[in-house]
Amino acid sequence: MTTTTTTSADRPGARVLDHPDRSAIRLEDVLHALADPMRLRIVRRLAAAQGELSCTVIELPVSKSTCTHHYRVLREHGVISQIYRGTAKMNVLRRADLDELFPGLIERVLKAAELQDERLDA
Amino acid sequence: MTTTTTTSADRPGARVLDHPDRSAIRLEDVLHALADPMRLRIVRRLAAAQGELSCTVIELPVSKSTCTHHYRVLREHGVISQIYRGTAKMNVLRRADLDELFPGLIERVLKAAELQDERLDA
DNA sequence: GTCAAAATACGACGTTCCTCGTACAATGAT
DNA sequence: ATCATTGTACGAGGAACGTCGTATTTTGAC
Repeated sequence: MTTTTTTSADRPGARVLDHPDRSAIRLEDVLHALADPMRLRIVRRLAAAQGELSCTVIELPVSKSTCTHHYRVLREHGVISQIYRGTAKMNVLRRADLDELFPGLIERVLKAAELQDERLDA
Repeated sequence: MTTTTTTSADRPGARVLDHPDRSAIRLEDVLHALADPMRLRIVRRLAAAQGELSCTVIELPVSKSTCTHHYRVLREHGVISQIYRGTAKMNVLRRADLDELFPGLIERVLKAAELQDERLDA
């Protein structure tokens, strides 16, 4: 197998993840990213944490592969940024970028989600 | 044919359209509805009009059937309300309901769309 | 009654989406 | 080295989505 070869090869910049530039973030994509219940949940947790959170600490009722998928959608659409920290992968909401592009949007979405929670299960 | 029969049959309440109650409107559905370029365009036009607009006056680069589809999605997800006015169908943004459920959300989305337009094609 | 305008219904097509399981890779600790 | 932890890759299945064209319905005007 090429197993060990691959492992040592990517030492210098090891495991880099692609993030869209701020200028490449599109409103439709952000809305789409936020429109999924699992992803909205992730974003809410990240917003509440006001910092980085690993994938594992955000518990979701879906499989590991599905989690990976949702985090990737969020990252590729510019909603979060991800970096590897040891064996874990940390996630951060791209709050500054989003606020600059779409002032107040994230804040309103988060508030709306809260209000809906109160309205429905409270 | 049963043509004439059908026609005369529905005179009293003729052609009623189903709209979700305000309490049935879900954030995820609204975000999903707004995430499509055609639908976002419709919503922006309706917001700018501050009143009702027929389907025809909002020009979209898609077929008639596709238009019908998008208007239906917006209506079924609680974003717009529709009524028949003669041979036309009028559309109105459900601004009051949306503002009550999700304060400031629509406003921020509209503003975000504007800013993005300036940023991209200006 | 006929006609044109506006919109729907229906079926279809290809794409994207959300989900999963299994196998694999990368890292840090032992 | 071995191992446990964490996340990825790679299909794959099934549902939902966006689009279309054609036939049809509804309505108002002639």
